[in-house]
Amino acid sequence: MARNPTSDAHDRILDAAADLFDRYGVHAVGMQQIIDELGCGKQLLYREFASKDKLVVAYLQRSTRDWDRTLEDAAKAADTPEEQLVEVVRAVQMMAPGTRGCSLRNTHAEFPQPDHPAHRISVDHFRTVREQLRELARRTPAANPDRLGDRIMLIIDGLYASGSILGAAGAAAEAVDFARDVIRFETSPAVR
Amino acid sequence: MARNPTSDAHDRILDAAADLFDRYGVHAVGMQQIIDELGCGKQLLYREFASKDKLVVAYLQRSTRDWDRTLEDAAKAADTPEEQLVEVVRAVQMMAPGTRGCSLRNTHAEFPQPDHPAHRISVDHFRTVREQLRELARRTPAANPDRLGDRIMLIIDGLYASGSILGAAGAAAEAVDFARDVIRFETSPAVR
DNA sequence: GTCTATACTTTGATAGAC
DNA sequence: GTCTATCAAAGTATAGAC
Repeated sequence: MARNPTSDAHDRILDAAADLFDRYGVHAVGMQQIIDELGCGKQLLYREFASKDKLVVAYLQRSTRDWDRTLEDAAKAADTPEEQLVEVVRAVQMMAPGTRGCSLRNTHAEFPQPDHPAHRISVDHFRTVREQLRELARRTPAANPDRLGDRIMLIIDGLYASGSILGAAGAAAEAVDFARDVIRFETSPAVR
Repeated sequence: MARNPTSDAHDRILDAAADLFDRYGVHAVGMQQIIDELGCGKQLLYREFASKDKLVVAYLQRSTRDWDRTLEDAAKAADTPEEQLVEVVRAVQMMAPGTRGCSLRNTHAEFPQPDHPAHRISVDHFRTVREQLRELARRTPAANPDRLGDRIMLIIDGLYASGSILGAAGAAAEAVDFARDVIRFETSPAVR
């Protein structure tokens, strides 16, 4: 199984870059730092990613794929759409605290220029997430599924924010219970 | 009332810097840009703020004061602690969409180093906010006031995040109603 | 004397050449 | 993988206007 060192260079670079970006932020990490971490040459990096912007874009695109994966896993982990929504929140609660939070949101904050590719990717991502959550909510018996989806999105956004700053002991600790209560409320006969 | 031009230089600089920081982010704004915006000299700026870090710190401290002001105004705008909590959410919902969101959170994302003064200020701020909201919630008849405070905090954090990225039409649009439902739920006899 | 304006130094980054 | 061109930004120093 002779692996081709060239073919996985792309992923190896992205792994190292993503790790550094997640830990220190995009601006704080230089291309040289990524090269040092990898022990590769500059030529290789710039052949795989022609510029730092391209690298950042690839990093964010991978983050969106990771999110989609999270969503799929949550869907598999439960049978009812209600429990699937809870699973999404649980997944975020598991990974958010102790980290720097959501890569897409942090990078969004680091690149405020609306025309910057990193900015656009994150905006597109959050529009998609909103639609995904509403779509999931539409499969529940909620009277107002769009509202339920939006409320879960607020919880998730707050969870990333609170969890990354205050850690696991912060306001995010009980987010899953919160989500469960919200779903119960929105699908209760009183509201319907 | 002969005003001393020197004495308000500090505030004028801070005004201009805060505006630029809010719009473009701290990293993206250079000291020269602030000087150009103000039409002042470098000497003056560096006499009032010995370094960019000092300026950023002053900017964040002012943001925390603005938040305290928001909280006080919300307290005055309603009689019951329940409605005061709603007013806090309403205040955030009024200002968050269309802006870049919360200065403290954005700057937190821009300075991931735990020992950076900007990082510490924002962490302290969010710890304080959490306590303030819990304190407010304790004056309601909620069975679990800390939980109510934390849930309101999640909504506010999510509101800043969602509102700044997706705008007023995003998931944040109905945050006030959400907060109201949560407060009603947490103070309802069924939960108590 | 206080502020503006500009020139300079240093640092650290991207990017490319070899 | 080292070396270098280029550029932008933080500070510093200094010269000059009111």
